[in-house]
Amino acid sequence: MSTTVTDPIDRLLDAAQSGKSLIKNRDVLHFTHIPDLILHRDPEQEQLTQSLIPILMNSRPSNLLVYGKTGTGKTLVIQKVLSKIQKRVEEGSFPIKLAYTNAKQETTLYGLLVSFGRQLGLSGQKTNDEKMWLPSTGLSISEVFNRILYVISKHETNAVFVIDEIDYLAELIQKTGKDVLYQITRANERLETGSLTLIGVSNDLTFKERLDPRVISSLSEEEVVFTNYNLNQIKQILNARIQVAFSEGIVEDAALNLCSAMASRESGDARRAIDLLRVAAEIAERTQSAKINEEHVRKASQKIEENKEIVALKSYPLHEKLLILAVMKSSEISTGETYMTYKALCKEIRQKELTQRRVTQMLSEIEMSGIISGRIVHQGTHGNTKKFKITISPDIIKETFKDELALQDIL
DNA sequence: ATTCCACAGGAAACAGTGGTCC
DNA sequence: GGACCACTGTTTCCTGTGGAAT
Repeated sequence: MSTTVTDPIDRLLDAAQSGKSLIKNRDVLHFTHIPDLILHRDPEQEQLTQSLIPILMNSRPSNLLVYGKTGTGKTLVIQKVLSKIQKRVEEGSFPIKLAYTNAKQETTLYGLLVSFGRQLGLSGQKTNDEKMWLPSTGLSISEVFNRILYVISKHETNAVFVIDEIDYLAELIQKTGKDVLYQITRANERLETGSLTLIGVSNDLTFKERLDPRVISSLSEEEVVFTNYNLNQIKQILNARIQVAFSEGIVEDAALNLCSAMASRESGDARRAIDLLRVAAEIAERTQSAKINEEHVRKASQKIEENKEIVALKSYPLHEKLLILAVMKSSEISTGETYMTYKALCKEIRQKELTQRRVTQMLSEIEMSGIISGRIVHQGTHGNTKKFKITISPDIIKETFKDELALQDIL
């Protein structure tokens, strides 16, 4: 007896299992995979290779800065170039070690150095050689740095530190006054064997202004700038991925054009274009469509936005969530009023309220994420205040917060 | 011209946590 | 076991802002 499968989940599972899925190769639909599919970056690859060639000759290459907005392929190109160089270096003789970290994700100087140390082989557990041990906390920054130099020297490594979003590190340094970048750029003076090269990657062309002039001089020995992709280039990049990811004729021209247009409008971001295409393909697949059309792309764009909002909302601590709920209660609400409402909400759920200073700070942070918007209003004798309003649908907020136990009484 | 209000937001201090070092 | 380190989240204190009211 044959049964007709009507359940959409079963349909999707069956299609995937029988190999009839719309998407042939999912990996290609993630920007950070497949560095060979990075197009239009030959001059930058050449420039980067040129600066790093001294490694092959066993001498210290220049430190360098790489600029370019999100989705211009900076990181992929660095990975590609370094892995090619790595292959050329005879194994074991004088190895290259690439250590990558993102300064935005590593929110502390200590964390950033530990991340490098671990990639170079420093252990998280106690070892016989005490200097090869790098605990995740407890040491002074300078001791962590000493141990990193020790491991480089001991293994005679050519270490290449890639610091993505290095502008965040510059901020940290400014805040703490501990100039790790200066130490890194001058490390070679302390190393008798092995070397340390720094590649700083940044989206912000002006971040250098915040650095110590001594660091600028050694860090800007070479600079590589990745320009934004234009509409045509994005189209070609998408096309290259489409050919690998789908069977022929699956993506309609109009959909491709819209994807490229949307991404190039947002500062030539190829990552965004590929994300858009992936989500559109998933939507098309879910709706049992045989092709990917403009409508799928539009829906994908909307979905990506909504997902961003939900992730941001979920990540907030309780008091930020209370503030969002306080702002949500009126169409436009001043800082003072928000604080009063927030205090009332705290009382309702029996939480100790924070000070107004802290609340102002939190409101600015939430505003930065785009979930609320604020405008300064000058009220003369009644002083200046900031009026906040919510920028996303209250339904999304309620839906996202409904699982939070502490908030259930006030929703 | 001066005063006033309701904040914004910088700086410094503090409490607490989780670790190492000697 | 006490000194020390890094870090986060917070409080306290303070100065600056700008248009209406006086």
